[in-house]
Amino acid sequence: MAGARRLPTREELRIWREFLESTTALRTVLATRLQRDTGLSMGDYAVLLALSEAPQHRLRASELAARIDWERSRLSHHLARMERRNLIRREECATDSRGADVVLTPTGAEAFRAATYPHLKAVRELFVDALTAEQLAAAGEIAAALRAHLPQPAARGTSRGRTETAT
Amino acid sequence: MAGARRLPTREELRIWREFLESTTALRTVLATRLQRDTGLSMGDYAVLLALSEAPQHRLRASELAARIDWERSRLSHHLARMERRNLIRREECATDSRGADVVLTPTGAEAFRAATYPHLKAVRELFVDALTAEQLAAAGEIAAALRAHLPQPAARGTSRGRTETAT
DNA sequence: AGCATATGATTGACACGTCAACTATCGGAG
DNA sequence: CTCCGATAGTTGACGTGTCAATCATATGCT
Repeated sequence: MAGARRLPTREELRIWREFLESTTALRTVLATRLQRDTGLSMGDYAVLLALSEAPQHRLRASELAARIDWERSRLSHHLARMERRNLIRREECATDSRGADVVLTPTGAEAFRAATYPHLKAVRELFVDALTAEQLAAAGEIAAALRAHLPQPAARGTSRGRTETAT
Repeated sequence: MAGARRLPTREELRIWREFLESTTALRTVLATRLQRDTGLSMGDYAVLLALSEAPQHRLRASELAARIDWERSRLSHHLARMERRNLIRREECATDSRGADVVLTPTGAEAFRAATYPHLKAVRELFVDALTAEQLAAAGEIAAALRAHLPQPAARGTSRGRTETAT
């Protein structure tokens, strides 16, 4: 196996740094703009998007965590902050008394609705419009390749690879 | 100008999400691994790298902030934490009494030295090795295009570009 | 020299993330 | 039914980031 050794070459490292810095900067600009234009953070947006798409605007906390790929603890902290701002509400789950249902409030729904357009517009301006059609396609393939190459996050319960957000 | 309107198409949005998620996940894995293997965060690594490359292992705080592209306040907080851990030291600047020189300590130098190999190895495994040669080159071009398309962060000192900061 | 303003850096408040510890319920083996 | 391990979720501690305010020194203008 030619698997072990070898470090990145100078050029590979240059590309890595450029990649790291650009994606970081892009993310930061997008987050700042979202915050400024809508008062929401990227985290808020992710949560509100998932809830908006859910039937009844309601999801079990774990299910929500799985959909946006967050640790439960992170979600718990974030929901506490969002609940204070009245964007979501937590209710006891009918079928499992350990569980919590997360419910979108009217305030939250409206905040998300109002954020959609400016956010997507920013995505177009800062990401889509920055790239040629070929580059955009390549970006998709690169992202998929990177993700596929990541170590498995160790499956839960049933030891399958990634059960993905199931059902 | 066909400049204004239009939101991303479904496909553009799909690519954006894939891109965002993959780069986020990659960054997280890399950070976790660095922390686990060397006890350093990505921020620590960036600071130590910059200081290691500086003459005398010493930089003015502002200069350091500029090199790693951090806000001064962020740097100040981070340096406070690193100073507690004895990775760096702050000294008064000889030529400007407002200023601070940041100096690499022997502990910091050694920590960085020890972190280099594992970190670069992880970069190769998780980034370089995930991509074909063509994809790697494309990633570099995409990163450059994204960066070039970002709004200028308002020039400092010599007034080029946008003077922003009012009056 | 005298003063307005810019600059270098720090601080405090608060949002965000991770980790490990904890509580409580669920569900299956006996 | 009882007990035990897995599962759902929360919490506390602490590192990390941003913003706005603050402080002191430096500088340019008159």
